[in-house]
Amino acid sequence: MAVQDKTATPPRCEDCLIRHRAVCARAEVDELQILEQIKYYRSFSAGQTVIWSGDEMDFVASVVTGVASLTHTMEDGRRQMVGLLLPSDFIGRPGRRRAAYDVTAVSDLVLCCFRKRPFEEMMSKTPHVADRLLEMALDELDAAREWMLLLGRKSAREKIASFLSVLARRDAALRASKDIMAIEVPLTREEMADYLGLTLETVSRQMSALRREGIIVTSGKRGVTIPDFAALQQAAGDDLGGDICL
Amino acid sequence: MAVQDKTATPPRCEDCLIRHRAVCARAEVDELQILEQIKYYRSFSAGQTVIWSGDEMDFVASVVTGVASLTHTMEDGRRQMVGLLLPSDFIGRPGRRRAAYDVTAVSDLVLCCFRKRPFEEMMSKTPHVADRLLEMALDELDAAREWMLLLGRKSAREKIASFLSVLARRDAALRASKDIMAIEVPLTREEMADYLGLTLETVSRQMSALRREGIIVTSGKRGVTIPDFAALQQAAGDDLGGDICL
DNA sequence: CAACCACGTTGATCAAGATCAAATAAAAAG
DNA sequence: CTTTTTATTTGATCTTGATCAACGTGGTTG
Repeated sequence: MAVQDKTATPPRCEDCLIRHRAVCARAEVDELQILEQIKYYRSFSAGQTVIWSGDEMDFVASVVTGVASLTHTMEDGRRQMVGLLLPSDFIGRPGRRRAAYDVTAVSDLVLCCFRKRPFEEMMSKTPHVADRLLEMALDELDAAREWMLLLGRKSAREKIASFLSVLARRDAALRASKDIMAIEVPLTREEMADYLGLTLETVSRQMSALRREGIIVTSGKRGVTIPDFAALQQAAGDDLGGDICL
Repeated sequence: MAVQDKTATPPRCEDCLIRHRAVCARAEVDELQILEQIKYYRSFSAGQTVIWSGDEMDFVASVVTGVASLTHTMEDGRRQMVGLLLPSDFIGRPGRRRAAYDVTAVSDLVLCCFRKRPFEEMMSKTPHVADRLLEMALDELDAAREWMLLLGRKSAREKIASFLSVLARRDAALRASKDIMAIEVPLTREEMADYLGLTLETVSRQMSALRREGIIVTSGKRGVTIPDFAALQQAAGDDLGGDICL
């Protein structure tokens, strides 16, 4: 199955789905023209590695569709996912030559890539991309720090509930219909374990426990319905809903 | 003892100790003049809270001397430190009104504060502060992600060894004399526990264990000497020395 | 269809670290 | 110099989640 790194035809930036949330969100017409010139799409199928930690990276990219993960791996095989990249999220760091993490396509994935050199030049000449990138970096930093609380202090049950809660809130933010909360978890049990600092068995057990208690309803391997969001929040251990206080 | 939030006289930016590493590192003469006008110093004694999570924040700041912590606290009292701020590190987020974490003076602390409004205006008009802030935010993000690996996957022993290793390397980077590695840990056992996602008892036990094995030598409560840095690295579980791969 | 495979669930046992409790040690206060 | 307070160490026990192992389930492939 796994199709090798095929190239798709990118749409015009104007028509792009992530135009108003990605790193290009505040780009003016002239900036957008430059981006248009240096961009190219790359597609990956689920499971493919986009880049290995330590590899030279001659591009930066935005996730257009699909989900990617950033993962740290220790020599003895222990893995910790340090980021889950959704559409509009940014990959790469201007000013850095080598990747600091493994980047993997968790689902089928389409990236909008920019050659690094011209992208950096543009950043130094016009402000809007850099501005947006700063904002996104600070958001990521907040997310990373929320995750530090989860990894350092929450129980397995709270970790699972927090994870589902984050997914559900992100989902609800996109689609205005918030009557029924039903999500598709984009990760396998093992990937959830890597994200939450658990083993896959513990993830499975806690999912079962939440199901038994009626806090979630599962359908198939990936489907999760949340009948009472407040109850899930409760189980997650954060009364504010895990939101960053703005 | 705890002196209330006294104000000290700031030196000229030119003479500032953190001039070349802080958010103002790349500021030109004209930018530095603006900063000079809107800056003021605030001092805190060890243990004082600089700002509570959720509080309105009308300033941003750089740490000039001393150590501050960023901490998440859950309603039931569980705490996770999500950042340790050393001289030149930045506090606050442009574009945000309220603090997202508790900021506490871990040692006696001097901050160089900038009123937020003029600071933000400056950022939108001249590029150098924003550029530097982006760079610093991306560095912080890397540090947060390295900490996620520590919190999610490392054993108590590895956590302690990693922490000491990070402190020692930072210290060695400043003072060129790298013959003998001796550091002063700026945190109590409880603060270390909050940083590492452990209990203070476990921190104490693992410190004792590393001492018994000769990997560290302690002097007083805070002093730690590292006779064989490679052995500490080994105990930390990262062969590369925990460095972010650039 | 049968065999296989990837993914998920569940059970039994074990170990790392948390918790509860006490004893030291060192610093601050009187 | 003694008392008080706070930080730290150490011990005994318990709990959570890891580990090892078996079994289920759905989908794909020959």
